[in-house]
Amino acid sequence: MEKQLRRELRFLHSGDCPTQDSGEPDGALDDSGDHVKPLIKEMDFFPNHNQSHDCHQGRKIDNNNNSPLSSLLDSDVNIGLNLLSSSSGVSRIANEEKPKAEISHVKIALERLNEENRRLRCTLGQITKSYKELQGQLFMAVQKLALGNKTEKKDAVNGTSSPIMSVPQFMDPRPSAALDVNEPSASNDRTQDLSASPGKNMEVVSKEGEHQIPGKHASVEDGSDKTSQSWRPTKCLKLDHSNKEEQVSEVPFRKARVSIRARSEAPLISDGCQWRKYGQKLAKGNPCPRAYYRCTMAVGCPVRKQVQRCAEDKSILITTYEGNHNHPLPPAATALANTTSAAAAMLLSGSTTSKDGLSLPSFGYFPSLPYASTMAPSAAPFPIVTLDLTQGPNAVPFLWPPPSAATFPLPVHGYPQILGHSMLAPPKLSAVSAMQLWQRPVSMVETVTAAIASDPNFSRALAAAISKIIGAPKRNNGGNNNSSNGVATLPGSPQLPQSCTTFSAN
DNA sequence: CGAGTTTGACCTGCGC
DNA sequence: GCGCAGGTCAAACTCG
Ligand SMILES: [Zn+2]
Repeated sequence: MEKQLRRELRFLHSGDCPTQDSGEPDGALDDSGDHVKPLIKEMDFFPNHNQSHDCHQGRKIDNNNNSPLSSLLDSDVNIGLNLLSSSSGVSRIANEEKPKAEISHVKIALERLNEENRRLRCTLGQITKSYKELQGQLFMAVQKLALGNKTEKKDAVNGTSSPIMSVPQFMDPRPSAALDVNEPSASNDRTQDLSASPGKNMEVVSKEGEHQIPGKHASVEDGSDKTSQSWRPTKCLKLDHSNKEEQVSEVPFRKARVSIRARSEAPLISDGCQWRKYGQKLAKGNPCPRAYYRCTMAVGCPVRKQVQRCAEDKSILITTYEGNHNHPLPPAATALANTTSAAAAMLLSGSTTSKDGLSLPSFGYFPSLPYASTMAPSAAPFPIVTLDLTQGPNAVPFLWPPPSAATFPLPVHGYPQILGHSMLAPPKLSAVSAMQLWQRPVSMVETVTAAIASDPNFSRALAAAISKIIGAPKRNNGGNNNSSNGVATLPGSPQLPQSCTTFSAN
């Protein structure tokens, strides 16, 4: 609890200036410095953590070398170091040759410089912080626009068609509070759709969240988020047999998942959330057990994830997320969630549901994505969007995902420069264009479709965004490997690249 | 002592 | 109806 609070605080101040004084026992939280544990227990989706620390030590950060901010930081730090070293030399000389008054003079000047250094860092941190806040607001506004536009269009085209699955519904990176703000159009739309069917639906029409059937889990989410409800134990689902049609249309919505495949020796990926393991199972056809986690960042958060190693390549970690958080997410987690949501949007934005299950026009919509395939309801009752981060730009993707999932082959290290500051000088399809695509309030469906169809590099841009998050395996900071302590090592220095992720992916 | 993990039991859906 | 597999529960256990 206390630890969590500390993480949270640290996270919240991630944009602030790192405490300059080296006396702070920060090593407890980020021991990335001296002792690197041989065993990586958790893969870090947010390599930025190290940046702050590296900044502390004046080390260069390759990814950010081109960034004005980071270069500022770097020079900042370096200046400090130079001053320190030179000043010490000066003082040594002064000890021998100059009067002590001059020494104190130099020291005062040095202190002044340090003070200024500190102040600049603070300023930079604050700027970054507000920048990120603005970014978040922009993102929400954009998504709201896109959502509204999409539902509107679908309404016009389909009339009384079954509910459209939207990304924020099936995996929303935002807290449900934020979702509520943006949701009305979607939920209203949904309600209208359902209301259009015969009156027997009235009972279940009211709201999707009101599938809170009294049962084992009902109490957990009572009073908490309702719109964020995205997964429901099948037992609860089963209780509602009053309307089969409705149930069918609900299934894909509830069960939609986003799966991330990434190479990692670590048993966990750090995605900014805290997870508690609640089960482990040996899945058939895979010698590696599958672990089940649920989000513990807030009481009753319905988000779960499954972690499993790939049977073919055990260095590949498959993390499958399911559900919506009902609490504020750290930007770190939001970045990942946003990115996955973006991929999900690509797949799902054109999807419709039928009584046979979900049918995804993937082939038609994603001609350039050989791994986007039609959902086979018999194979999996829910759509799975797979972000494959294991493949290099030229790698031949192996036949991993079953034909029931859509895969976006994403290179992890394809564009390390994007990791840094893709928005400034991106190669090929830039994150900027990706961002513009997402920002365009026209039709997200068409935008995304067009982008993918016309430029296969779109997925690379997405990959770049994610790879920014994934980055290098995290240095484990001690025992606690159960909860993802990515937050604990969040950067104390600006996180522009991370913010870019959020931006470009949505 | 509390929080998190482990692990066997249990529940449910689905195919035969 | 039966068996299998995925998913979840919860008591026991571990750890800090
Ligand atoms: Zn959560």
